[in-house]
Amino acid sequence: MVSRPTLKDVAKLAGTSVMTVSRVINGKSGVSDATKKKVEDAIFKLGYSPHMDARALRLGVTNRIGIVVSDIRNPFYAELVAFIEDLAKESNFTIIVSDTSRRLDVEKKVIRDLIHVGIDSLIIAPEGFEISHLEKYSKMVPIYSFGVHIPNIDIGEVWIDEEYGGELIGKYLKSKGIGKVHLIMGNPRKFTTRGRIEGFRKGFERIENIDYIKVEWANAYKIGKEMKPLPDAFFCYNDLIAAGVIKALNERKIKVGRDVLVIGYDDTYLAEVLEITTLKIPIVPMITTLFDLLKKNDTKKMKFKPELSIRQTA
Amino acid sequence: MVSRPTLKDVAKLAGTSVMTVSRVINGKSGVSDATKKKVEDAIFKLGYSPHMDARALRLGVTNRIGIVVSDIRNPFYAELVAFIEDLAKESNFTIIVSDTSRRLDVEKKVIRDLIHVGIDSLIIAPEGFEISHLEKYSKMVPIYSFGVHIPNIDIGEVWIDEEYGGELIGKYLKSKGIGKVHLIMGNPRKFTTRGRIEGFRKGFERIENIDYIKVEWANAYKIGKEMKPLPDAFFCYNDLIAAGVIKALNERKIKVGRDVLVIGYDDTYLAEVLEITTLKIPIVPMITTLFDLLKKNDTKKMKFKPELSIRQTA
DNA sequence: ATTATTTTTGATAACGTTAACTATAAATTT
DNA sequence: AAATTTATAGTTAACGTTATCAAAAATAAT
Repeated sequence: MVSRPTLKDVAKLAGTSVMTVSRVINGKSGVSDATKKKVEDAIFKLGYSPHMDARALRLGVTNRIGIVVSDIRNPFYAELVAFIEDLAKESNFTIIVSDTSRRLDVEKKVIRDLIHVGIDSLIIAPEGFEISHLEKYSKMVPIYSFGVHIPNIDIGEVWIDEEYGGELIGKYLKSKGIGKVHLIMGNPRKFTTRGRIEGFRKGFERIENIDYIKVEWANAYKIGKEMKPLPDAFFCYNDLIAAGVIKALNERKIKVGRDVLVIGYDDTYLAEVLEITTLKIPIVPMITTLFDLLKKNDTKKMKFKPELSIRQTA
Repeated sequence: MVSRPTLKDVAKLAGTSVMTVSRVINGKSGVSDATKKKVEDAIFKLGYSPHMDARALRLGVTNRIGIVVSDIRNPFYAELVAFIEDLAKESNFTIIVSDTSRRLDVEKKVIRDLIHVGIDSLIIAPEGFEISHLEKYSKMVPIYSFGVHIPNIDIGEVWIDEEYGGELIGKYLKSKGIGKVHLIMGNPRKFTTRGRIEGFRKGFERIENIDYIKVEWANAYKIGKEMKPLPDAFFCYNDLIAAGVIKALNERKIKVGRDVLVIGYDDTYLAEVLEITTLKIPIVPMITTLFDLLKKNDTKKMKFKPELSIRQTA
């Protein structure tokens, strides 16, 4: 392995002190054009780049951002991570992604680990039914929350009016004259789950039945496979869940979109491919906003509204 | 923000020198049980954890692994990243993921950036039609390649016998008495693309037509939507591409699996959900093996064989 | 009890960087 | 031309670790 050059090597080649090189690297004033040129040539010739760990140690700034999501296999989070990575690249941040497998205990652990590794800020899409650890950790590193509203705590966030989302869906199904709707939701303690259900109740004016499942498509598939009698419509926690139900219904030769309606949530590419009627989350403006908050060290809380994205399944 | 305790703080509280604390932290011998106890208590009380950047500076070891994939939105790579993350956690590595958007120039850039940030090793699923940069960078950091065979270069790797994969599919379609097959492939310069085509030619004994596209489902959708007359079967570069074609065919009321067959590649959850006949890549043993190579600093090259995963679409 | 050996502990320097200060040279003012 | 200001360059110390060496304390051997 080739070992990398240091400031010292550059300084020696340029015939200056390390401090002068440091100034050039960081674009500080107080260096004559002539020496600046010499230094730049030396930097180029040696292919020097600053040692980030040394800089982090000296400055107490890591230029790293931690990202915590519940399941990167879910296309919604894959999208989220990919987009944050783009923004991070532009601003010369390195991102460290951690997956919690939808487990609160893992969420706590990975945040702790990220803080130990060293990050300047943390972006998290929290499980969000217990948040005391977020309050605690926000005293050690600035936290930015995606998708979950955490009131009264000094955390910047972009969140979704889930109740409004549920209501949109409820109203839509009601307007179609649907009789029985079955809800397949995630963890009942989650704010998002509760918001969606509450909103749906408001929009549809009643609720027949709710299944709470571990958010994996196979679990939804099982429900769709076994349920008898079938409802007139399914309202699913997200597109992945909807996909599982749709698969099951297809296999049962039930015509989705006509005999039984299915509605998802998130509007991922899965919904496009499968023509799922779903709720569009404005993920791009949300992340852009969140990243701005992060860069400005701002703890504002911004609410976003989802909108219905009507396709074939409902 | 609360500032974190250092060795010095622990040492002062425990009434020892920093060196003694360091020894305890690192489980080195030469500390009596009594002082060890005192130090451990102090560590616990202060909630001390080592400053990784300082350690990295001192030891020249970062405990970070870079991961480079072409598109994390592709469920295959999401799976890959998620799995590597699990392994990394177990071995106390931090991973830094970079996405290249399937662009070779970006691939080069992100590798360079990762090396500058500082990593102990790099795992990459390379674009793989030009590899000179891999040879160059492998002199600066140990590189481990996933999915692409890079002969004669000292890089550990796990790769797929793509030719065998293509052949499996070709033979299978031939055995079904299929007449015309249309291939929808990725970049024609990629080793993987070429291997799959070559193998297919061998197995099917001829090739009618190949489209080379940018690997996004919408592009495949467009082909499926517009193509006339239709072939008897599609062989798609991956499951995402297959999904695009299937969507188009569905909209054209063409019965996939009966009127037209569709075969994918990778065996992601998409293939499960959509019941796509596809080629199963043994991703788990592959990554496990690659990670072992990495930990042992071994540059072996291991070949894996895919197998056909037959479902509804063919 | 003295010496030799081993075990435990501590002081120092270094990893690569930059803030703060100091020194020198150049430019400006008188 | 001397005094003053400004621009440029360099020296030192520190960020939090750990390897190396040295010292002190405990144990064993004579």
